[in-house]
Amino acid sequence: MPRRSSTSPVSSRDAILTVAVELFAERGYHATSMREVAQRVGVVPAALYNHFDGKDAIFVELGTRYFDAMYPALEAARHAEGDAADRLAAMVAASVNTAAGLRAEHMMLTDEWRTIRRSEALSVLAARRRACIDLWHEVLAEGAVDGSLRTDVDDSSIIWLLFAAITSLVDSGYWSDIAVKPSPPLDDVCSVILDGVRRS
Amino acid sequence: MPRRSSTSPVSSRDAILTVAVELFAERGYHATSMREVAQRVGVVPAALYNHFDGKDAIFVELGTRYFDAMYPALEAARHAEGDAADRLAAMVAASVNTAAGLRAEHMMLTDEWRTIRRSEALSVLAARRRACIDLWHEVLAEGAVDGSLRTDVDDSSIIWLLFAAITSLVDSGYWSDIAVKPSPPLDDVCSVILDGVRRS
DNA sequence: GTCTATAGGTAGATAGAC
DNA sequence: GTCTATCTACCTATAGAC
Repeated sequence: MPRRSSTSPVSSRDAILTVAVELFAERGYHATSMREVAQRVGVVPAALYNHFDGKDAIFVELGTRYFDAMYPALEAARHAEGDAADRLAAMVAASVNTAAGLRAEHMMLTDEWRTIRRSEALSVLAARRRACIDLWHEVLAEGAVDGSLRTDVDDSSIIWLLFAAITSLVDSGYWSDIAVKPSPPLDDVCSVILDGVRRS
Repeated sequence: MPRRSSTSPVSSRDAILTVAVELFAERGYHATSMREVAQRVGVVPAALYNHFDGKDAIFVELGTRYFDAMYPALEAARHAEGDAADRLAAMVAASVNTAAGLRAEHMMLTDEWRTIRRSEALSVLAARRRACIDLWHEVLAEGAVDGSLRTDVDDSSIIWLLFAAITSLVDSGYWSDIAVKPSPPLDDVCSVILDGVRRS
Protein backbone atom coordinates (compact mmCIF):
# COMPACT_ATOMS: atom_id res chain seq x y z
CA MET A 1 0.00 0.00 0.00
CA PRO A 2 1.25 3.48 -0.76
CA ARG A 3 2.17 5.55 2.23
CA ARG A 4 -0.01 8.43 3.32
CA SER A 5 1.44 11.90 3.27
CA SER A 6 3.18 12.10 6.62
CA THR A 7 1.44 11.63 9.93
CA SER A 8 -2.36 11.72 9.83
CA PRO A 9 -4.99 10.36 7.43
CA VAL A 10 -6.25 13.91 6.99
CA SER A 11 -3.57 16.53 7.18
CA SER A 12 -3.71 19.35 9.68
CA ARG A 13 -3.63 21.69 6.76
CA ASP A 14 -6.91 20.31 5.42
CA ALA A 15 -8.44 20.37 8.88
CA ILE A 16 -7.58 24.04 9.22
CA LEU A 17 -9.20 24.86 5.89
CA THR A 18 -12.34 22.91 6.75
CA VAL A 19 -12.77 24.63 10.08
CA ALA A 20 -11.86 28.09 8.80
CA VAL A 21 -14.27 28.13 5.87
CA GLU A 22 -17.20 27.28 8.13
CA LEU A 23 -16.32 30.05 10.56
CA PHE A 24 -15.71 32.59 7.81
CA ALA A 25 -19.07 31.74 6.23
CA GLU A 26 -20.97 31.74 9.50
CA ARG A 27 -19.47 34.72 11.32
CA GLY A 28 -17.52 36.66 8.76
CA TYR A 29 -13.83 37.37 8.38
CA HIS A 30 -13.30 39.87 11.18
CA ALA A 31 -15.41 37.97 13.69
CA THR A 32 -13.38 34.80 13.14
CA SER A 33 -10.21 34.55 15.20
CA MET A 34 -7.17 32.38 14.64
CA ARG A 35 -7.61 31.28 18.25
CA GLU A 36 -11.05 29.86 17.53
CA VAL A 37 -9.91 28.14 14.35
CA ALA A 38 -7.06 26.52 16.25
CA GLN A 39 -9.32 25.48 19.10
CA ARG A 40 -11.76 23.72 16.78
CA VAL A 41 -8.94 22.01 14.93
CA GLY A 42 -7.51 20.91 18.25
CA VAL A 43 -4.17 22.65 18.14
CA VAL A 44 -2.70 25.79 19.63
CA PRO A 45 -2.92 29.01 17.58
CA ALA A 46 0.79 29.02 16.83
CA ALA A 47 0.46 25.71 14.99
CA LEU A 48 -1.63 27.37 12.26
CA TYR A 49 1.39 29.36 11.17
CA ASN A 50 3.27 26.21 10.18
CA HIS A 51 0.79 25.81 7.32
CA PHE A 52 -0.26 29.34 6.41
CA ASP A 53 1.38 32.73 6.51
CA GLY A 54 -1.62 34.14 8.34
CA LYS A 55 -5.37 34.66 8.39
CA ASP A 56 -5.31 36.36 4.98
CA ALA A 57 -3.56 33.38 3.40
CA ILE A 58 -6.20 30.95 4.65
CA PHE A 59 -8.98 33.11 3.22
CA VAL A 60 -7.24 33.49 -0.13
CA GLU A 61 -6.68 29.75 -0.45
CA LEU A 62 -10.36 29.06 0.22
CA GLY A 63 -11.43 31.66 -2.30
CA THR A 64 -8.99 30.35 -4.89
CA ARG A 65 -10.37 26.84 -4.45
CA TYR A 66 -13.84 28.23 -5.21
CA PHE A 67 -12.91 30.09 -8.38
CA ASP A 68 -10.75 27.20 -9.61
CA ALA A 69 -13.97 25.17 -9.71
CA MET A 70 -16.39 27.91 -10.76
CA TYR A 71 -14.63 29.40 -13.75
CA PRO A 72 -14.25 26.19 -15.80
CA ALA A 73 -17.85 25.22 -15.00
CA LEU A 74 -19.13 28.57 -16.28
CA GLU A 75 -16.88 28.45 -19.30
CA ALA A 76 -18.24 25.03 -20.27
CA ALA A 77 -21.88 26.03 -19.79
CA ARG A 78 -21.31 29.16 -21.82
CA HIS A 79 -20.85 26.96 -24.89
CA ALA A 80 -23.94 24.82 -24.34
CA GLU A 81 -26.45 24.06 -27.08
CA GLY A 82 -29.32 26.38 -28.00
CA ASP A 83 -29.80 30.15 -28.02
CA ALA A 84 -28.33 32.60 -25.52
CA ALA A 85 -31.32 32.21 -23.18
CA ASP A 86 -30.63 28.47 -23.07
CA ARG A 87 -26.94 29.04 -22.41
CA LEU A 88 -27.83 31.53 -19.69
CA ALA A 89 -29.96 28.88 -18.02
CA ALA A 90 -27.10 26.39 -18.37
CA MET A 91 -24.74 28.83 -16.66
CA VAL A 92 -27.18 29.28 -13.78
CA ALA A 93 -27.40 25.51 -13.38
CA ALA A 94 -23.63 25.14 -13.54
CA SER A 95 -23.19 27.89 -10.94
CA VAL A 96 -25.65 26.36 -8.56
CA ASN A 97 -24.14 22.90 -8.88
CA THR A 98 -20.62 24.16 -8.39
CA ALA A 99 -21.45 26.54 -5.56
CA ALA A 100 -23.56 23.93 -3.80
CA GLY A 101 -20.48 21.71 -3.60
CA LEU A 102 -18.56 24.62 -2.07
CA ARG A 103 -21.38 26.11 -0.05
CA ALA A 104 -19.29 27.63 2.73
CA GLU A 105 -16.79 29.09 0.27
CA HIS A 106 -19.66 30.65 -1.70
CA MET A 107 -21.24 32.25 1.37
CA MET A 108 -17.87 33.41 2.64
CA LEU A 109 -17.09 35.17 -0.62
CA THR A 110 -20.58 36.61 -1.01
CA ASP A 111 -20.92 37.99 2.49
CA GLU A 112 -17.36 39.25 2.84
CA TRP A 113 -17.07 40.94 -0.50
CA ARG A 114 -16.52 44.37 1.00
CA THR A 115 -13.68 42.98 3.08
CA ILE A 116 -12.06 41.49 -0.01
CA ARG A 117 -12.24 44.74 -1.93
CA ARG A 118 -10.79 46.74 0.96
CA SER A 119 -7.87 44.40 1.59
CA GLU A 120 -4.69 44.45 -0.43
CA ALA A 121 -3.88 40.89 0.63
CA LEU A 122 -7.22 39.52 -0.55
CA SER A 123 -7.46 41.48 -3.79
CA VAL A 124 -6.28 38.52 -5.89
CA LEU A 125 -9.76 37.11 -5.39
CA ALA A 126 -11.33 40.20 -6.92
CA ALA A 127 -9.60 39.42 -10.21
CA ARG A 128 -10.82 35.83 -10.18
CA ARG A 129 -14.37 37.03 -9.65
CA ARG A 130 -14.04 39.61 -12.39
CA ALA A 131 -13.19 36.87 -14.89
CA CYS A 132 -16.38 35.01 -13.97
CA ILE A 133 -18.51 38.14 -14.28
CA ASP A 134 -17.14 38.70 -17.76
CA LEU A 135 -18.53 35.33 -18.84
CA TRP A 136 -22.01 36.39 -17.73
CA HIS A 137 -21.72 39.65 -19.63
CA GLU A 138 -20.74 37.75 -22.75
CA VAL A 139 -23.80 35.50 -22.80
CA LEU A 140 -26.08 38.46 -22.12
CA ALA A 141 -24.52 40.30 -25.05
CA GLU A 142 -25.13 37.26 -27.25
CA GLY A 143 -28.76 37.25 -26.13
CA ALA A 144 -29.11 40.81 -27.37
CA VAL A 145 -27.75 39.75 -30.77
CA ASP A 146 -29.79 36.57 -31.27
CA GLY A 147 -32.92 38.18 -29.80
CA SER A 148 -33.52 35.61 -27.11
CA LEU A 149 -33.05 38.06 -24.22
CA ARG A 150 -34.42 41.48 -23.40
CA THR A 151 -32.29 44.47 -24.28
CA ASP A 152 -34.12 47.15 -22.34
CA VAL A 153 -32.60 46.25 -18.96
CA ASP A 154 -29.04 46.84 -17.88
CA ASP A 155 -26.85 43.71 -17.96
CA SER A 156 -25.43 44.50 -14.54
CA SER A 157 -28.88 44.50 -12.97
CA ILE A 158 -29.61 41.10 -14.45
CA ILE A 159 -26.29 39.69 -13.25
CA TRP A 160 -26.99 41.00 -9.76
CA LEU A 161 -30.34 39.21 -9.76
CA LEU A 162 -28.76 36.01 -11.07
CA PHE A 163 -26.19 36.09 -8.25
CA ALA A 164 -28.99 36.59 -5.74
CA ALA A 165 -30.92 33.67 -7.20
CA ILE A 166 -27.86 31.41 -7.10
CA THR A 167 -27.08 32.36 -3.51
CA SER A 168 -30.65 31.73 -2.45
CA LEU A 169 -30.47 28.25 -3.92
CA VAL A 170 -27.05 27.48 -2.46
CA ASP A 171 -27.88 28.53 1.03
CA SER A 172 -31.63 28.60 1.40
CA GLY A 173 -31.32 27.53 5.00
CA TYR A 174 -29.37 30.63 5.89
CA TRP A 175 -32.42 32.83 5.43
CA SER A 176 -34.61 30.50 7.37
CA ASP A 177 -36.48 33.42 8.86
CA ILE A 178 -37.83 34.12 5.38
CA ALA A 179 -38.02 30.57 4.11
CA VAL A 180 -40.99 28.40 4.86
CA LYS A 181 -39.92 25.56 2.57
CA PRO A 182 -36.44 24.13 2.19
CA SER A 183 -34.44 24.59 -0.98
CA PRO A 184 -36.80 25.44 -3.85
CA PRO A 185 -36.01 23.59 -7.08
CA LEU A 186 -33.49 25.09 -9.41
CA ASP A 187 -35.88 25.32 -12.31
CA ASP A 188 -38.36 27.41 -10.36
CA VAL A 189 -35.94 30.12 -9.43
CA CYS A 190 -34.34 30.03 -12.85
CA SER A 191 -37.72 30.52 -14.47
CA VAL A 192 -38.41 33.57 -12.34
CA ILE A 193 -35.38 35.25 -13.83
CA LEU A 194 -36.29 34.14 -17.34
CA ASP A 195 -40.05 34.67 -17.23
CA GLY A 196 -40.84 36.80 -14.19
CA VAL A 197 -43.42 36.39 -11.48
CA ARG A 198 -46.40 37.85 -13.30
CA ARG A 199 -48.79 35.26 -14.62
CA SER A 200 -48.95 35.47 -18.39
CA MET B 1 -35.45 83.69 16.49
CA PRO B 2 -36.00 80.45 18.36
CA ARG B 3 -33.01 79.15 20.16
CA ARG B 4 -31.20 76.07 18.90
CA SER B 5 -31.03 73.01 21.09
CA SER B 6 -28.02 73.63 23.33
CA THR B 7 -24.54 74.26 22.04
CA SER B 8 -24.04 73.42 18.38
CA PRO B 9 -26.18 73.81 15.25
CA VAL B 10 -25.89 70.05 14.78
CA SER B 11 -25.64 68.02 17.94
CA SER B 12 -22.71 65.74 18.61
CA ARG B 13 -25.20 62.94 18.84
CA ASP B 14 -26.31 63.45 15.26
CA ALA B 15 -22.71 63.76 14.11
CA ILE B 16 -21.90 60.42 15.71
CA LEU B 17 -24.81 58.73 13.96
CA THR B 18 -23.88 60.24 10.61
CA VAL B 19 -20.28 59.11 10.85
CA ALA B 20 -21.08 55.69 12.28
CA VAL B 21 -23.63 54.70 9.64
CA GLU B 22 -21.18 55.44 6.85
CA LEU B 23 -18.46 53.35 8.47
CA PHE B 24 -20.82 50.49 9.28
CA ALA B 25 -22.06 50.46 5.69
CA GLU B 26 -18.61 50.74 4.17
CA ARG B 27 -16.55 48.44 6.37
CA GLY B 28 -19.00 46.43 8.41
CA TYR B 29 -19.71 46.30 12.12
CA HIS B 30 -16.61 44.49 13.37
CA ALA B 31 -14.21 46.43 11.18
CA THR B 32 -15.54 49.74 12.49
CA SER B 33 -13.99 50.91 15.76
CA MET B 34 -15.28 53.44 18.25
CA ARG B 35 -11.87 55.08 17.95
CA GLU B 36 -12.38 55.74 14.25
CA VAL B 37 -15.91 57.01 14.73
CA ALA B 38 -14.67 59.41 17.40
CA GLN B 39 -11.76 60.54 15.29
CA ARG B 40 -14.01 61.40 12.33
CA VAL B 41 -16.47 63.21 14.57
CA GLY B 42 -13.59 65.13 16.08
CA VAL B 43 -13.82 64.00 19.68
CA VAL B 44 -12.05 61.46 21.87
CA PRO B 45 -13.53 57.93 22.05
CA ALA B 46 -14.76 58.43 25.60
CA ALA B 47 -17.04 61.24 24.45
CA LEU B 48 -19.17 58.80 22.46
CA TYR B 49 -20.32 57.17 25.68
CA ASN B 50 -22.04 60.37 26.81
CA HIS B 51 -24.58 59.81 24.01
CA PHE B 52 -24.77 56.05 23.58
CA ASP B 53 -24.33 53.06 25.83
CA GLY B 54 -21.90 51.52 23.36
CA LYS B 55 -21.28 50.38 19.83
CA ASP B 56 -24.33 48.11 19.87
CA ALA B 57 -26.60 50.98 20.86
CA ILE B 58 -25.43 53.12 17.94
CA PHE B 59 -26.10 50.30 15.50
CA VAL B 60 -29.55 49.60 16.96
CA GLU B 61 -30.54 53.26 16.74
CA LEU B 62 -29.52 53.41 13.09
CA GLY B 63 -31.43 50.23 12.31
CA THR B 64 -34.48 51.45 14.18
CA ARG B 65 -34.44 54.67 12.19
CA TYR B 66 -34.52 52.60 9.02
CA PHE B 67 -37.43 50.37 9.95
CA ASP B 68 -39.38 53.31 11.40
CA ALA B 69 -39.40 54.70 7.87
CA MET B 70 -39.65 51.44 5.93
CA TYR B 71 -42.57 49.73 7.64
CA PRO B 72 -45.14 52.53 7.19
CA ALA B 73 -44.06 53.00 3.57
CA LEU B 74 -44.59 49.30 2.83
CA GLU B 75 -47.86 49.24 4.72
CA ALA B 76 -49.18 52.14 2.64
CA ALA B 77 -48.07 50.63 -0.67
CA ARG B 78 -49.62 47.33 0.30
CA HIS B 79 -53.05 48.97 0.01
CA ALA B 80 -52.46 50.61 -3.36
CA GLU B 81 -54.96 50.41 -6.22
CA GLY B 82 -55.06 47.51 -8.67
CA ASP B 83 -54.41 43.79 -8.42
CA ALA B 84 -51.76 42.12 -6.29
CA ALA B 85 -49.14 42.43 -9.04
CA ASP B 86 -49.75 46.18 -9.05
CA ARG B 87 -49.50 46.36 -5.28
CA LEU B 88 -46.28 44.32 -5.41
CA ALA B 89 -44.83 46.84 -7.84
CA ALA B 90 -45.96 49.67 -5.54
CA MET B 91 -44.18 48.02 -2.63
CA VAL B 92 -40.97 47.71 -4.63
CA ALA B 93 -41.19 51.39 -5.54
CA ALA B 94 -41.87 52.36 -1.93
CA SER B 95 -38.95 50.26 -0.73
CA VAL B 96 -36.55 51.77 -3.19
CA ASN B 97 -37.64 55.31 -2.42
CA THR B 98 -37.41 54.79 1.32
CA ALA B 99 -34.14 52.88 1.24
CA ALA B 100 -32.57 55.37 -1.17
CA GLY B 101 -33.15 58.09 1.43
CA LEU B 102 -31.42 55.90 4.02
CA ARG B 103 -28.83 54.33 1.75
CA ALA B 104 -26.14 53.73 4.35
CA GLU B 105 -28.62 52.29 6.83
CA HIS B 106 -29.92 49.93 4.15
CA MET B 107 -26.45 48.68 3.20
CA MET B 108 -25.45 48.36 6.84
CA LEU B 109 -28.46 46.18 7.62
CA THR B 110 -28.14 44.13 4.44
CA ASP B 111 -24.44 43.40 4.72
CA GLU B 112 -24.35 42.85 8.47
CA TRP B 113 -27.38 40.63 8.75
CA ARG B 114 -25.40 37.69 10.08
CA THR B 115 -23.98 39.90 12.79
CA ILE B 116 -27.44 41.06 13.79
CA ARG B 117 -28.75 37.52 14.05
CA ARG B 118 -25.80 36.38 16.12
CA SER B 119 -25.94 39.25 18.59
CA GLU B 120 -28.32 39.37 21.52
CA ALA B 121 -27.98 43.14 21.73
CA LEU B 122 -28.94 43.68 18.09
CA SER B 123 -31.75 41.15 17.92
CA VAL B 124 -34.44 43.80 18.31
CA LEU B 125 -33.76 44.67 14.68
CA ALA B 126 -34.53 41.12 13.58
CA ALA B 127 -38.10 41.56 14.82
CA ARG B 128 -38.50 44.82 12.94
CA ARG B 129 -37.35 43.16 9.75
CA ARG B 130 -39.62 40.20 10.31
CA ALA B 131 -42.62 42.54 10.37
CA CYS B 132 -41.63 43.97 6.98
CA ILE B 133 -41.14 40.53 5.47
CA ASP B 134 -44.64 39.57 6.56
CA LEU B 135 -46.06 42.39 4.45
CA TRP B 136 -44.34 40.98 1.37
CA HIS B 137 -45.69 37.52 2.10
CA GLU B 138 -49.19 38.95 2.39
CA VAL B 139 -49.20 40.59 -1.02
CA LEU B 140 -47.77 37.46 -2.63
CA ALA B 141 -50.52 35.41 -1.05
CA GLU B 142 -53.08 37.82 -2.45
CA GLY B 143 -51.53 37.43 -5.88
CA ALA B 144 -52.09 33.70 -5.66
CA VAL B 145 -55.76 34.33 -4.87
CA ASP B 146 -56.53 36.94 -7.50
CA GLY B 147 -54.42 35.14 -10.10
CA SER B 148 -52.13 38.04 -10.92
CA LEU B 149 -48.96 36.27 -9.72
CA ARG B 150 -47.42 32.87 -10.35
CA THR B 151 -48.05 30.20 -7.77
CA ASP B 152 -45.47 27.64 -8.88
CA VAL B 153 -42.51 29.41 -7.24
CA ASP B 154 -41.83 29.65 -3.54
CA ASP B 155 -42.69 33.03 -1.99
CA SER B 156 -39.40 33.12 -0.12
CA SER B 157 -37.42 32.87 -3.34
CA ILE B 158 -39.35 35.74 -4.83
CA ILE B 159 -38.84 37.89 -1.73
CA TRP B 160 -35.12 37.16 -1.84
CA LEU B 161 -34.98 38.33 -5.44
CA LEU B 162 -36.99 41.43 -4.63
CA PHE B 163 -34.56 42.32 -1.83
CA ALA B 164 -31.67 41.83 -4.23
CA ALA B 165 -33.32 44.06 -6.80
CA ILE B 166 -33.99 46.78 -4.23
CA THR B 167 -30.43 46.66 -2.94
CA SER B 168 -29.03 46.87 -6.46
CA LEU B 169 -31.08 50.00 -7.08
CA VAL B 170 -30.23 51.59 -3.74
CA ASP B 171 -26.53 51.10 -4.01
CA SER B 172 -25.69 50.51 -7.64
CA GLY B 173 -22.39 52.27 -7.19
CA TYR B 174 -21.24 49.76 -4.64
CA TRP B 175 -20.91 47.03 -7.23
CA SER B 176 -19.14 49.31 -9.63
CA ASP B 177 -16.97 46.43 -10.78
CA ILE B 178 -20.07 44.88 -12.29
CA ALA B 179 -21.90 48.02 -13.27
CA VAL B 180 -21.20 49.73 -16.54
CA LYS B 181 -24.01 52.26 -16.22
CA PRO B 182 -25.05 54.13 -13.09
CA SER B 183 -28.34 53.41 -11.37
CA PRO B 184 -30.70 51.68 -13.82
CA PRO B 185 -34.28 52.98 -13.71
CA LEU B 186 -36.59 51.49 -11.14
CA ASP B 187 -39.11 50.35 -13.72
CA ASP B 188 -36.52 48.27 -15.58
CA VAL B 189 -35.46 46.21 -12.61
CA CYS B 190 -39.00 45.93 -11.38
CA SER B 191 -40.09 44.59 -14.77
CA VAL B 192 -37.40 41.91 -14.66
CA ILE B 193 -38.98 40.52 -11.53
CA LEU B 194 -42.48 40.79 -12.97
CA ASP B 195 -41.82 39.67 -16.53
CA GLY B 196 -38.38 38.05 -16.60
CA VAL B 197 -35.47 38.53 -18.94
CA ARG B 198 -36.62 36.27 -21.75
CA ARG B 199 -38.02 38.16 -24.70
CA SER B 200 -41.67 37.27 -25.21
C1' DG C 1 -20.34 67.31 27.74
C1' DT C 2 -15.60 66.77 26.77
C1' DC C 3 -11.31 65.83 28.30
C1' DT C 4 -6.93 62.74 30.16
C1' DA C 5 -5.68 58.46 31.58
C1' DT C 6 -6.20 53.81 31.85
C1' DA C 7 -8.31 49.46 32.85
C1' DG C 8 -9.20 44.81 31.10
C1' DG C 9 -9.59 42.02 27.31
C1' DT C 10 -8.51 40.01 22.84
C1' DA C 11 -6.50 40.23 18.34
C1' DG C 12 -2.62 38.41 14.94
C1' DA C 13 1.75 36.89 14.98
C1' DT C 14 6.63 35.31 16.59
C1' DA C 15 10.68 32.92 19.29
C1' DG C 16 12.61 29.00 20.61
C1' DA C 17 12.35 24.37 23.17
C1' DC C 18 11.17 19.67 22.04
C1' DG D 1 5.15 20.01 13.25
C1' DT D 2 3.45 21.11 17.67
C1' DC D 3 4.19 22.97 21.85
C1' DT D 4 4.78 26.98 25.79
C1' DA D 5 5.35 31.57 26.39
C1' DT D 6 5.06 36.04 24.98
C1' DC D 7 5.14 40.42 22.17
C1' DT D 8 2.86 44.29 20.33
C1' DA D 9 -1.13 46.36 18.94
C1' DC D 10 -5.79 47.36 19.11
C1' DC D 11 -10.35 46.89 21.01
C1' DT D 12 -14.57 48.52 24.08
C1' DA D 13 -15.49 50.73 27.99
C1' DT D 14 -14.88 53.29 32.50
C1' DA D 15 -13.13 56.72 36.24
C1' DG D 16 -12.66 61.08 37.47
C1' DA D 17 -10.89 66.02 36.63
C1' DC D 18 -12.58 70.24 34.52
